[in-house]
Amino acid sequence: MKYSTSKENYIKAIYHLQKQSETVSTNALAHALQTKPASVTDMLKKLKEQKILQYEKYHGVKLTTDGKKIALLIIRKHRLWEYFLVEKLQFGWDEVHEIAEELEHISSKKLIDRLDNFLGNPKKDPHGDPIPDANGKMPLLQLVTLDRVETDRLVEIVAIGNQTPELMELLQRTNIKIGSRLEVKKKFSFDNSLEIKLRNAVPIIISQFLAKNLYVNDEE
Amino acid sequence: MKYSTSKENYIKAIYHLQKQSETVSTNALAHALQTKPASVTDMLKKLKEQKILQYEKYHGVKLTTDGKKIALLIIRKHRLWEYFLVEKLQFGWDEVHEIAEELEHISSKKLIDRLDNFLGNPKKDPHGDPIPDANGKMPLLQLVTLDRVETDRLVEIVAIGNQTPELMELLQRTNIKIGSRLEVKKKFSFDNSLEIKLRNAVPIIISQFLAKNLYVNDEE
DNA sequence: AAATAAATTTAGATTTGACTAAATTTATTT
DNA sequence: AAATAAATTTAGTCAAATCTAAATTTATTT
Repeated sequence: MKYSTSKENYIKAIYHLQKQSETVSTNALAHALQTKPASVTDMLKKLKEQKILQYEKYHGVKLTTDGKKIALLIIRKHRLWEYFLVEKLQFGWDEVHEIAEELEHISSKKLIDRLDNFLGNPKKDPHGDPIPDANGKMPLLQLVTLDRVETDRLVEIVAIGNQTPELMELLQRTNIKIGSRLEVKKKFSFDNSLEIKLRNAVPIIISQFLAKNLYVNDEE
Repeated sequence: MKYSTSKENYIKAIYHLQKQSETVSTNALAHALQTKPASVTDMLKKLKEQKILQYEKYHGVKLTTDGKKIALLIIRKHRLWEYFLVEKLQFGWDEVHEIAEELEHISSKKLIDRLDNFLGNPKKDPHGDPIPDANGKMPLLQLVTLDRVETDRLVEIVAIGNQTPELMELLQRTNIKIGSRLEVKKKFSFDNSLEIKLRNAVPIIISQFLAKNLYVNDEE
């Protein structure tokens, strides 16, 4: 089955919002899609017809199993194209999103599977996000503590070891949370502390002890 | 300026039809675009507004200079993507057209220029058609006589040397004309005759003398 | 040069996706 | 628990691109 670009964008947006909250509100969707709540309501009715999502008036939506599968295949396309743009066409990882937003709607499955192969079946896109396989399954990325990450690699905090209030206090102060994207800029051999830089923030220095409690997804 | 996929398809179709006849009829366009004449009339009015074409009711259309430029940039995208699909993703040259029909509408100019570079600035697509450069200029392909073409290369007859009635008679019989696409399947060293195969036809054998009078576009 | 045929355009609908404004439902206060 | 606020839906429009059927223009015959 083929879906319009607009429908695909709704499906993808719902998928991403469901990671925050089990069910997604009309308003949240309208905001994510840069459209109006009334338009969202209209579209949800159509997508419900097609059994892509469960929708009860006034009570938000969630994707069905079918819907999730569709979302994952769109995300697969998006991330493979991003990988292509960065690795083969020398784009910066911060300039590929918009182009991939267009490319992700190209329909040929054969194309995307061959692209995957051509790229060497990468497991992560340039932003560090996992790339679903041809069946829509997310690969399990290996967890690594931040102190073992190479410099200048973009990684995402996916877990925090040892949830003590003391650690939480420090995370609060440094503004590090699950989902934060950051790069290790420098490693100081004197005390093994690290200079890291979060998106839109000035670089900060953290101890090796803190870094050992921060898990990121990284390969090799 | 950006145009809808539908408008781009009209522009491209008009460009191709103009190679046959200076001005293009509503019916011919409707046929090429698999749509109805009434729909074509509607669209032509809109494209005229945008100064992409000259259109006089009941008297057909032709592209303006601007329109031709747009057409050439779409064709550039189409052919570069086809080249990518065949050379990098191992598609056959006969299965890439439809996918390229979608890819040609991706808007980023930077993307297409980098793709061009990545591919080594090819001058011809897998069907032997010339690829316009970033400014929309067609490269001048070198003319070569058919007897010098390597086997299994798809080439197009672009000129006929020596227009005698005798040659014409033979061309008629063998169904070779300007625009014909063919591949040289085998060269017989005994008399230097060639086995060639035109699209949708059984292979035939032609003399070296005939081959020397058929010019095709080929590189290297 | 009138009559017929073919091509083209107009008029009026339809579909998709979006919008505004008004109405309704749910959530939050007092 | 009534009153207010916030979220959501409904109703009625709109634009893009298409369609069918009818009207008009151009081309071709006789």
